[in-house]
Amino acid sequence: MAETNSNDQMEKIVSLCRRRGFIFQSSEIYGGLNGLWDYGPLGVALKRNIKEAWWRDMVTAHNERVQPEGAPKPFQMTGIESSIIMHPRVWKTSGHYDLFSDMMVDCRKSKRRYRHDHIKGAWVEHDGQKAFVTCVTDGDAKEEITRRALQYFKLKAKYADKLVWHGDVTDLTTISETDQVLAPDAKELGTLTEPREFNLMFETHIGAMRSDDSTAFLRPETAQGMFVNFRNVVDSSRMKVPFGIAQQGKSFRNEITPRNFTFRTREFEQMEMEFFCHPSESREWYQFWRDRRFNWYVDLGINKERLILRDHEQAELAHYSVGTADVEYAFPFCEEGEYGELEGIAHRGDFDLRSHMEGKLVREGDELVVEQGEDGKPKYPGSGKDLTYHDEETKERFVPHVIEPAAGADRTVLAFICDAYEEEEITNEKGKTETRVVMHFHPRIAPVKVGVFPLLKNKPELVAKAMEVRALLQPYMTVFYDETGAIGRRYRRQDEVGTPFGVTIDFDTIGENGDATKDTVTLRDRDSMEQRRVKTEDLLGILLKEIM
RNA sequence: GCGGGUGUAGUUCAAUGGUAGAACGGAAGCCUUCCAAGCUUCACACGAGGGUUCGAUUCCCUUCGCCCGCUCCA
Repeated sequence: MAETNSNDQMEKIVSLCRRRGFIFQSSEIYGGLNGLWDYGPLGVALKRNIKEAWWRDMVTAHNERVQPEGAPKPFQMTGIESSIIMHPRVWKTSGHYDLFSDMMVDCRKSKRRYRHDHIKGAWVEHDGQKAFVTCVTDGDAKEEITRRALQYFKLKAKYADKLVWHGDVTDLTTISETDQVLAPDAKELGTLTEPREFNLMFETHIGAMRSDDSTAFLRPETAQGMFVNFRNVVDSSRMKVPFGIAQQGKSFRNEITPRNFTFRTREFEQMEMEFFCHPSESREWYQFWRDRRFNWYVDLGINKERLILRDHEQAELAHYSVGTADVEYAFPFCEEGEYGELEGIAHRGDFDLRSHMEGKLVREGDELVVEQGEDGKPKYPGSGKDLTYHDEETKERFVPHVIEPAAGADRTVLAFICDAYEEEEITNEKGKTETRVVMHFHPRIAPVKVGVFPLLKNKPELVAKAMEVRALLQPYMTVFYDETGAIGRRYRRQDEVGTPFGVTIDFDTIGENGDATKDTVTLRDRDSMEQRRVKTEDLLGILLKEIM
C-alpha cells in the first residue's frame, strides 16, 4: 500500500519494525553487525506464518490424486530438512566453489573492481616507456589494448605502428609488476591493488583441529540438499516422477555489500522446492510453477500493482538454464520502475543431478560436459552414484529435469511488511484529521489474530468475561489481551502491528442491557474499522474461517 | 571494498568544553460505557574504544552502525 518510492517510506517502516518488535539489528548492544538481523516477538510470528503458508501450499495441503488447475497432471510432493554443512565436494561439483571464490583487484583511481582473471593485457612500449596495458573485453583484446595504449601514450590512431609490443596478450594473473600496470579504466600506471580473495561462501572447519583438509562451508543455498537426497527420497518414500521436494532453511553468503534492511543479508532463509519431471514435460511444468508461485503472493494479499513476473532474457540465463522467471516486488527502496527479486523460478534441466553423478559441468557449445582438470580427469568428480530414474510404467530410464522455485523467506517477509504498511488519514469525531498507521496483513500471516479487550478495566465483571473469551480463543490462535488505556488507543496499537480483529467485551455482553444482547461481543475489523455484534458462541467459528 | 554524509531516550527533535531538555511513545495509579481524552507519578539516551584537557556528549584519532553513490549480486 506504499504510495511513494522513497527513502522516507523505508525509514518509517524500519522504525516501526524496531519500535514494535518485528526486526532488530543483530548484536545491537555491541554496535550491530552489518547484514545480519534478528526477528523480534512479532517478527518471528510473522515469519513463521509466512513459512507455514508456503509449506502448507507446497507440501501439507497437497493432494497427489488431484490435478491442480494449470498442472499438466497430478503429482506428488514431500519435504526434507538437510544439514547446513554439507560435504565440501557438494560445492565443488555444483560449481559454487569456483564461482563463489574469486581473486579481485580494485582500481584506486577509478574505484572499479575487477575479477583478477578477467583482466587481459599486453606489454607495450613507446618512446622508452613501457606499460602493461589492460582491458576487460569479450571482443578483440588486442584491438582494445591498442586503443588504450594509444590513448595512454597520447598518440593518434594512425601511429599504431609506433607501438612496440613485447609478447602476446596474456592474463593479468601472470604479471607481478603491479606498478607498471595500466588498469582497464585508469589514466595512469599502478592504480590496481594486489589481488585479494573474495570468498562468498562462509568457511568453517569440521572437528576441533584446524587444517586445510578440514575446511567446510556453510551452504550458500538449500537446493543441493534436495539433489543429493534425490535417491534417498525416491527409495524411502515411494515417490514417483513427477514429484517435488521442498525445504526451508538458512543459507549463508558473505555478500560484499549487504543493503536495504533485510533485503540482502549474509544469513538468510530460503524456501526452495526442486521438482523432478520427465524431460519432455519440463517446459509445461516450468510454466505451471512460474504462474502458481506468482499467484501465491497475490493470494496472500500482496498488491498486484507492485508485483511482477519477469522472464529472464536469454543472455541473463545461467549457463544450465532453459528458462528462468523472477517474482519481483517494487520495494520502497527501489527506483521508479525497478523491482527487487523475491523468488526465482528456474528450469534447470538435468544439470544438478548430472553434476552429482558425473562431476562439475561446463558448457561447451550447446552441450554440458564434465570440466576437465589439467591432468585430463574430471576437475571435480561427482559422486559416481546413479541418480537416474526408472519409470516402472514406461520401462524408461532417464535423468529427471528439474524446475526450481526458490524464494527468499526474509525478502518475502519484508515485501509483506512493506506492502501492508499504510498511513491512513482519518477524521475523528471532533473533525480533526489524524494519522492512523495500519499494517494490512492478510489474516493468515498476521502475527496476532485477535485482540481481546474489556471495555473498562475497573469493572471486574468485564475483565472476568474478557478473560473467558480469551481462554476460548487461545487454543486456536494467537490472542493479545489488553486492558490498559482507552479502548480507541488499544485498537490503534493493534492496527499498527496488523492484528486483523478486535473483540470488545462491554456491558451488553454481561447482560446489563437485556437478554437480547447478553453474551454478544463487538467484533471490530482492522481495515474498515467497522464493528458488528456477534454471539460469543459464534466467535471462534467466525474467526477461524477468516484466518485460515 | 572505495568515496561522501551521518550517529543524543523506543521514536522525532533540542542544548552544551563543567555529563543533557521536550514532544510522542512506554509503565503504574485515578478516572472513563467503543476509535491515540484528562490528571498524577515513574523509567529510559550522548554507538564503542582511545587521545587532548583539571574536566569531553561537544575537539582529535580509530572503529562500528546507518543513509547515498560506485562496485558486487545463481
